[in-house]
Amino acid sequence: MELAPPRGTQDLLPPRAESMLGLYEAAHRSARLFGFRYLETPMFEHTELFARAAGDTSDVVTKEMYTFLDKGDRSITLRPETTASVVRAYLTNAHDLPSPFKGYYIGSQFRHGRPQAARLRELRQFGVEVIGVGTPEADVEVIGLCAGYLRDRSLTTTLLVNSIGDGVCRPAYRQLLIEHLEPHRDELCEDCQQRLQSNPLRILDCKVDGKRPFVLSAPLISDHLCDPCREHFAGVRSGLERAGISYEHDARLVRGLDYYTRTAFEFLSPALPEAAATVVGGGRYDGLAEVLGGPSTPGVGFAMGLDRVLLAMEGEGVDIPATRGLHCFVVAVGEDARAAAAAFVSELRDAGLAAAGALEDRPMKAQMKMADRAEAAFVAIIGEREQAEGAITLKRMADGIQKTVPANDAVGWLTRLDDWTQ
RNA sequence: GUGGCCGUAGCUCAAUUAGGUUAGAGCACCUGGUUGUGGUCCAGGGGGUUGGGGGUUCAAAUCCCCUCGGUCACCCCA
Repeated sequence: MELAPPRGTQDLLPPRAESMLGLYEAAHRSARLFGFRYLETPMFEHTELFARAAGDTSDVVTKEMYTFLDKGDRSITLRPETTASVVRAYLTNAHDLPSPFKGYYIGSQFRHGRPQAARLRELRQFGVEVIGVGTPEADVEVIGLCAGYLRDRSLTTTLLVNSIGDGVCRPAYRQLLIEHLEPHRDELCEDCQQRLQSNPLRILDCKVDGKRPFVLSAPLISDHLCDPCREHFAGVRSGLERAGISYEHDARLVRGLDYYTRTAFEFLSPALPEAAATVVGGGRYDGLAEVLGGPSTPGVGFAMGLDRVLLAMEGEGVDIPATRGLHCFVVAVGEDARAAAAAFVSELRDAGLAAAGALEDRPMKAQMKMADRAEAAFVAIIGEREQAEGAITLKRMADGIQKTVPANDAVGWLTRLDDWTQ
């Protein structure tokens, strides 16, 4: 029996799992602060949903999807991202949802790539989507939520922003770019020769060819936006500036997925490996609803990689909020005290205090160690002496001070911490 | 998915250079020293098919092949 988890997955255990839980809780708070509503979509969908959304040529479709046939011979895919699902769900429930709709989700995504540090096959994402408004304000709101979340985690990030045009100006720009690069086709790397057909915009940020003179001199999309796109981008930039969100305009920032239009942005962390430095990717996808067969509906959102956020926090040495340990660990000295100890544990829990005991007969020293490991603030000791006089001994672990109090008031002592020194 | 490097105890590593007795250490874990006191100290203990399979050899952790896993770069993305 293989005990290691499948390739590209990992077990999250305490205390790291609790750090992740903290990220989830903060995500809920941030999203609600901005008026986003929580939603869930299926962890798997018909393969066609992702195939249509991402376009057949994209890597995520051609080699990164977890696709299988279910018992009814339907082609099913574990979600590699959630935006397509949210838009699908929006389109099928549009009558019952407010417009615009602001939703957020937290959950696992699955991509069958070759695993590396900070790139797993199961990855946890926090994402938000604003569906039904196409204004720059919507973009700024989404970016602002994201920037605030990262700032509150004490993370240093760089925000890159670009506009990649829309169905009007991008095809024309794309043609212009191809004409510029075509004469140099033979000088391009193998990958870029492919990209010349499939996704020429990618050549601009290719690791091999990106610095070649004829690539550097290539026309940039930001100089070839149509009027509405230019106006939109200007609105996003001035909105970010008004909101005090610093960013860089990266004219070479592009998107792998076809449905993205206009605004594209990324948050990068210097604490992550360079090949996996993107903590957040997002942008506008005004073309997606139509691709899925619905009416034209604008949308904008982001997806944040929470595993990467946690790694970046660890890498930066950021203080990750400490986990809350037990309020009180109850130590039973001797077999005879176990029933009384169990009763006191219940009493504490009824009073709303996190409490636990050993669940078996162990030496007192071992029980004290358990209390330490459980990060208990207090230990309650119940043994022969205490039982003889109807008392319980309480010990504050931080300073070792202890006190024997009447058993019927022990819970009171633990809830009125001010009384401790009296 | 393509290529490079690497897999020894739960973790970090030693023994691999040039095959040679029973594969060691620190940390962690358990027990005891203190028959009623954690985080310090001391002593003891448990824990390994050397990732797995095959091959070469009198003999393999060590050499060869395959496979699985990790890691780095690429592809791509969070």
